[in-house]
Amino acid sequence: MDDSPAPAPRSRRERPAKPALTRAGIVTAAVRLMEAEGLQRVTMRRLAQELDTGPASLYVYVANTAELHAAILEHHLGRVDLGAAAGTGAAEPGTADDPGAAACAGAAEPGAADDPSTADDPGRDWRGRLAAVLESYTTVLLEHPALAHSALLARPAGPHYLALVETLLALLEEGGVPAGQAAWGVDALLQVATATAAEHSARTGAAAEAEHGAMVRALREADPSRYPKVAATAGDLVSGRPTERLAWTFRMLINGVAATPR
Amino acid sequence: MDDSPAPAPRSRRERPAKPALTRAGIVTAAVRLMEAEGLQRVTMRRLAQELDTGPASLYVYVANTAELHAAILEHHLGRVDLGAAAGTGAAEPGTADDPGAAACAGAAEPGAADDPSTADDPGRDWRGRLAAVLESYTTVLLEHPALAHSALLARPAGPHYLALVETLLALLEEGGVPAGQAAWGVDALLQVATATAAEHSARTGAAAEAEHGAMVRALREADPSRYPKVAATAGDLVSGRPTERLAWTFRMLINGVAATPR
DNA sequence: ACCTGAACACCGTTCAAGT
DNA sequence: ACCTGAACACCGTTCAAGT
Repeated sequence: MDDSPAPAPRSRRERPAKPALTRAGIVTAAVRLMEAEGLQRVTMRRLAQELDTGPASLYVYVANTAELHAAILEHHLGRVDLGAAAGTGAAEPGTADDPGAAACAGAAEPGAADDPSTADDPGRDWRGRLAAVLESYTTVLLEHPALAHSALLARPAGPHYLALVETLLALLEEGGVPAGQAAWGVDALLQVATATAAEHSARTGAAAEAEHGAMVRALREADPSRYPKVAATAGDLVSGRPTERLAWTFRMLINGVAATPR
Repeated sequence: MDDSPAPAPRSRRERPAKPALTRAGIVTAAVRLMEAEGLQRVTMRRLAQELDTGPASLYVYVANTAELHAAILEHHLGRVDLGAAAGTGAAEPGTADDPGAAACAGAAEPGAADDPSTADDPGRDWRGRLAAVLESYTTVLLEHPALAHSALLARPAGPHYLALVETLLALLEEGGVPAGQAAWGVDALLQVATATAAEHSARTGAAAEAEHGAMVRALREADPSRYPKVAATAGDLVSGRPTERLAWTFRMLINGVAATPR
């Protein structure tokens, strides 16, 4: 055992010395690979190639592809702005990695004060702060919609996920929502946020754009004699900027959770 | 053109005479294949094999795999019980294809009348009937959770989908919900129902069972000093029979939609 | 005892070449 | 003009065999 020759007697190689395989190292490499080439390229084979080994070796540390993707998601969950729960935070100015990210969530043009949840003072009431956390979560997922897609299937259970749930529960408690419905409500809130982001994973590429256009047309041109209400409402069904719709949806969910006893 | 020799001069073959390839024929074969082997087997290659041709031939009629899956979903949407919207319907006794299906949605044991949305008289108020339609939709998707998964990415735009949207809009209008929020609400209602069913697509197989167990354990055993509310609420977070949780979620959404103006 | 090469059994999609 | 064989460029996962 201890008389084996040094862990790896290689010294001349192009790669900066292959590090020992560990679960953490695999996940780090996976995160980096995703950042570089997208989740669709984070396959067991491609990742193994990146780590200078064969795919079979990864199965010693990762059970399957779904678990690998869940680990990547848990990593990204660390970027959710939980500070928004206290009315501070907003964008943690220290991280200049991705300056566009935070702006994407709630930043309507100033003056559009018809939306209290993302208005000038987001820290005012618990509802606004709850919406802000959910918007941050959605923003993180929207940077990698394919990841949101996996999140619907294999929910993470790591510390970042627990911290997010903890924060949401605290805000609902602050709002006086009974614990029973708060617990079920957190599930629904995260599900809608996740599903919304996941829906965007297919909305990339020209083909998807065309398909989406076809759906909008199907609604707008619905036969008014067979689908009168669809025809009458078509404008509303597809109306609104995505951030507006999402803000309304979060407000709607919060209202529902607060008002629906078990 | 019309002097070409009969469309297909083959006569001796094992197969009952290969029918001409059409989009409708392809979708029908896809539905049948899915019923027999599951959506994961409905690939362009496997389907082509079933139709006694090469995969390239399918691309004449179907743009890609996503569109094929959307077509299968639209087909199944024909089984959603829209009669529940009028307080009739419940299970269309003529179709004996899948007797367990209808029972799965709302059928708690009789006597559990604490849930008005699935109680003895589901046709009483518009909320109950709206929940009944959503439960029927969810039931259809739960028969093929993988299909629900595709539905999140490529929403169908066929007549069955339009009829479903039409029914939901009509019920919200009956409930006096303003058209604007009804339109956005229908989106959210279908999204939650779809996502709920989709979540079950990974919940099959022993590995997924173990993974789910790991998440439940992570919640129950969450460090009370770092995640006090998670630890205190863990029981509620994972409690409840799925149908109970879903019924509550639909009630919650309906309350939210009705109470949240745009 | 630990790790992995090589294989098994597949994929989606394209396009040059055939009928 | 229409259709498709064959190829391109990949997959996840397993397990016998090596070190």
